Amino acid sequence: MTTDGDGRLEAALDLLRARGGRVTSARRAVLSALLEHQEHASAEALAEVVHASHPDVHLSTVYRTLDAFEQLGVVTHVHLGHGRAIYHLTDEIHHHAVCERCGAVVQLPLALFAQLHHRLLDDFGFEVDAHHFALVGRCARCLGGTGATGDRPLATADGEDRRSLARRPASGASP
Amino acid sequence: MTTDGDGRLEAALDLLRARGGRVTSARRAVLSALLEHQEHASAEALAEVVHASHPDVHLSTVYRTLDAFEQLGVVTHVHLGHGRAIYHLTDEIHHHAVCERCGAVVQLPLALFAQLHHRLLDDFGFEVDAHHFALVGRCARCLGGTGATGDRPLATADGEDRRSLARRPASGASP
DNA sequence: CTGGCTGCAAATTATTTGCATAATC
DNA sequence: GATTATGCAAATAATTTGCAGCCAG
Repeated sequence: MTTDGDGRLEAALDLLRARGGRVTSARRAVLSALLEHQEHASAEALAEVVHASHPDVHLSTVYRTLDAFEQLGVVTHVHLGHGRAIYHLTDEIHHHAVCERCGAVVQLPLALFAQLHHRLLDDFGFEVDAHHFALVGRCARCLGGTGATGDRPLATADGEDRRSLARRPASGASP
Repeated sequence: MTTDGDGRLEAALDLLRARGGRVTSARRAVLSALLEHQEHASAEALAEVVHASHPDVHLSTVYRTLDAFEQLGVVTHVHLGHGRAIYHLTDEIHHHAVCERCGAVVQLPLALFAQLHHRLLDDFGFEVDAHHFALVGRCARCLGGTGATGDRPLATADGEDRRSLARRPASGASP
């Protein structure tokens, strides 16, 4: 079977229309770019994809479109680092752990957070939507290679995120 | 006993000096402001405190100073929302949960995250420094009042963070 | 038609940086 | 007296917004 991307696209557009919004080629293109995009997509990255077929869709329109779909609950954005936000479809929610050394992004199933979720709710009355921000740390690879299951080629960041978390290594190190 | 703030201040300054840095009144003032500041302090908030006694310490100096101490491991910064970062001393590390409705910030002991920490390490080889980003959700108060321990006056945000997470309620609501 | 989109440019916000001068070690 | 810090202003970076025209419904 082909991906059900088309179905999801149409469903989102229908919802948009149902709420009084208008389906434009720009919006269709942005949503489509989001569906295609396997990696974590920043607004700018999406704009680039969109530009391939629709060169004059402005970046601000991409932001506005993402915002519109976010209002509809179709899209969510997450902060992986100090820089840009990344966007994905709401039905693909998961946690993110970003390696502060190499920038690799690891996707984590929500299930891992179940216990934390409960304890926060019970002990603090706080209900987390925990996916909004990424966790920061060191990935298996950067920890030294002897990590437990650390031989998979962990998801790599776009290469754009790489600098987000890395501050300058040391202050007065070089001669 | 009085707070050991003075001791901590001197210790940090000593470390700075030991690393070839210079102890200036600006740096002393910033660090001091950080020690005084009970609440979560943004660079701008710290600058304001500093300005009380040193009116011409520039905001950029505050940033540079915070950065310098961060290199020394004395200071850490955390992101509570979409906006500014907040700074605190490394020895006061804890997690933050921010209510996306009222902006309240709840401090959480690191212990809560122990299990998650282990599972991430075991299953994904990922070692979290999880405090870098806040968790987002709803505080007891905003959940409806019937929350478990939800009768304490949860820590309130500065009032500056309040807008950080709240996007516009709806798109086409107003005439 | 008509109000919701869009492109564009300009505004914001948070933070960083180049440079000449001032202060510390 | 040699560096390191500072103030200032100007540069970034990511995102937002005002406005006049365009387009879907």
